[in-house]
Amino acid sequence: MPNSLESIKADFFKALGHPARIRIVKALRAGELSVGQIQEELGLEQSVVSQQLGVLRAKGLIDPRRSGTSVYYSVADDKVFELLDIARAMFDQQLQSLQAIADEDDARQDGLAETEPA
Amino acid sequence: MPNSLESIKADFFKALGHPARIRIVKALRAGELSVGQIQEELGLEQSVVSQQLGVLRAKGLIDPRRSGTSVYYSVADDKVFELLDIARAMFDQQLQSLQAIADEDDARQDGLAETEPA
DNA sequence: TCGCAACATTCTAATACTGTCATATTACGA
DNA sequence: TCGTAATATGACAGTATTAGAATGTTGCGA
Repeated sequence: MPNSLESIKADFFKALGHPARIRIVKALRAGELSVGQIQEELGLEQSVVSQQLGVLRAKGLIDPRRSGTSVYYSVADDKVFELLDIARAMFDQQLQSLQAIADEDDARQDGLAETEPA
Repeated sequence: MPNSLESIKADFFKALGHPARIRIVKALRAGELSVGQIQEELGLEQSVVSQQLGVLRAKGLIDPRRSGTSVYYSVADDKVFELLDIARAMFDQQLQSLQAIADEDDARQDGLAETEPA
């Protein structure tokens, strides 16, 4: 029963299922950042940043690199950015669909007929 | 400050953050299915399937189509399959990395000297 | 209208996640 | 070695998710 694979995938997506973690990954798109830099850039508490980094790290989405007393994080696989991009595109399309429905309603109210390709 | 956009994205990923929901989406890849068909195919309780479908539906990932007493679900946007594919690819790559580390360890144990505690 | 089939919703107990606060670890320089 | 900066971890209360059981709702045929 490859139940485990779905669980792993689910954990993967769950790792991205938090606004702060999305923002962290987004910030890392420009390159690696130290914990302090992330904290400053996102305006979050130190423990919160460290905890969320811990979640992303545990799921293997980011890798730490120690340098002196600082720890620099970078995404382990650039594919994670594709995930964000696709999610964004899906969101946009969803908005468009809602807009289409609204327009359709408007058109109907205005007395027009039907016009609906893709 | 588009904090809300990250929240929406996070909700999006959170919707995929459960093994049962991953399996449902996966099953819908072949085409629309009724609740009963999903239930049978995944071997889950009726209320569980309905609940998880409710989550996916609330997040706009799937659309219902009523026909008689049955409700057929289909994914709202095929891009969701890309998400699954990318997650799969990331998982594979992660395995590969772990394998590489294991091999490296093996090589070191096989005699290639290095600093080692006792 | 009755009764059933197909889904949806509600309730509850267990579990998981979150932010806040406090404390611990690590690396470095004096 | 001591002190401090940079991170990590632990404990806690509040909230959210989950599965399972029970109950509601809807559509259709007799």
